Amino acid sequence: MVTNKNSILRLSRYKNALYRFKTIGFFKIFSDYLADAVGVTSAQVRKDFSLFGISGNKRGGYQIDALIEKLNDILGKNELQKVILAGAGNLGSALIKYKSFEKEGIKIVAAFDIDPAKHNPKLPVPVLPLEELESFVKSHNTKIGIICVPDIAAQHTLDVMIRAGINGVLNFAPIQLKTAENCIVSNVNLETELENLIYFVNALQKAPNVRLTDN
Amino acid sequence: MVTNKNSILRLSRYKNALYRFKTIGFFKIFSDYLADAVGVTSAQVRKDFSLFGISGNKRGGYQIDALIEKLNDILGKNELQKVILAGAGNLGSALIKYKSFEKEGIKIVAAFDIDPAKHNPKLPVPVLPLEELESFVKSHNTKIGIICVPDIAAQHTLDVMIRAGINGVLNFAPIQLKTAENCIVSNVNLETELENLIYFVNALQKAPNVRLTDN
DNA sequence: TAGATTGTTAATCGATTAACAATC
DNA sequence: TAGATTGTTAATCGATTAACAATC
Repeated sequence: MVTNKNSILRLSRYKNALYRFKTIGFFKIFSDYLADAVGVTSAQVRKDFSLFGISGNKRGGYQIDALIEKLNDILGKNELQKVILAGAGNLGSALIKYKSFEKEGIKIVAAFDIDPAKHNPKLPVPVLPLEELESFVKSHNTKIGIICVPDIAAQHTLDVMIRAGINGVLNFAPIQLKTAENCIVSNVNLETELENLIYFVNALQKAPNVRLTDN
Repeated sequence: MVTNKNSILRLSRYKNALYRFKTIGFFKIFSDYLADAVGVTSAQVRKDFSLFGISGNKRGGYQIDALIEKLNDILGKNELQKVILAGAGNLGSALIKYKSFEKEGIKIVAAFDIDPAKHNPKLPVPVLPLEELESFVKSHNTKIGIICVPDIAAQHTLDVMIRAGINGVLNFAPIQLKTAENCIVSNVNLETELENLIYFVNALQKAPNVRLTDN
């Protein structure tokens, strides 16, 4: 199987764009239009599709419904994805309440924190002691975790998750974590994203001929 | 000037790692160690540095303090960065309260929303009507904006920001926005990140020999 | 049929890495 | 000095794009 992180990211974007096309009444779509909507070339779209064995009609483009179905299947969106979260601080709490996850079939089923003041098992998404993470994950058979704890606690939190049997982690702490064979760590860092943006804005103003490649 | 998005992202990571090395008492560092801390090769570190004219000592490695100073300078972190935000929903509100920005010299100075119920000019970070965005940006001379509005409102919000003179936008809406010459849009999409992670976890379990390239 | 679009191959482009001369 | 590390060049690797034959 081909594993190119970028191509999977693009599949998600295609899917989102297709829903929008559907909303405005389209049934079929050409690689050209989809490419435009997502900001890539049409060759890229066709290449991505062929990578995953998705095919269209030589002259009629792609059926939107069938395409969405296929993409959702590839992306594992045809079943509800249960996720746990560690670190019920500012960002963590926001993610718990974040509506768009639900819409995408992703549900945060429990949060964990070391601070007893934050514990509350009665909330819709219960906030529990970190010590209970392992037993929760085992009894609820969850595979995905989100880390929203401070820098310094991130590695320990990951270790706890790995021991519990988590196989994929979205890490918001700005630190490179050491993971295990059977656990993938994906990093999101908002400060870094902003830093990055600021750099390019400054660069653009100093040298207006500078061009960017990706988003 | 060289503009490789990845290399700038790595500069941020190097900087973060260097602060940690400093905390534990290091004064000098070799490209090797730094590479390990960030999860890249030492050649990558040296290459990145040489791209930005950063040099070390042929046998003594790099002075941490001088290196941090240089990186901060490149990343524009030696002055406070003022940022505005549109969309004071769940995620927007969390970002407003997000402590790590402040720590990184990034300050959200005002938020804008179309919902009058959310308006409150007296908060530490005032929430104002979207119509006031333009005059605010002009009088406060801000260049960076964050978009946390729903999908459907994102393009209009960007247009308002561009008209106001914003040059860089961090967009959380899962949609490809059409921007102008003088405004860079950088996308962060949490649903997509999770989708992606879920895909790779599933792929890993189906075919345990699958390997990932980047984080 | 003629025209347009897919699917795929080959060419291009860019980023990462290996390797090593320079040198502290 | 001998040994180790930088800085840079050239080689490699991988991803994107151009181009076009197949075909609806």
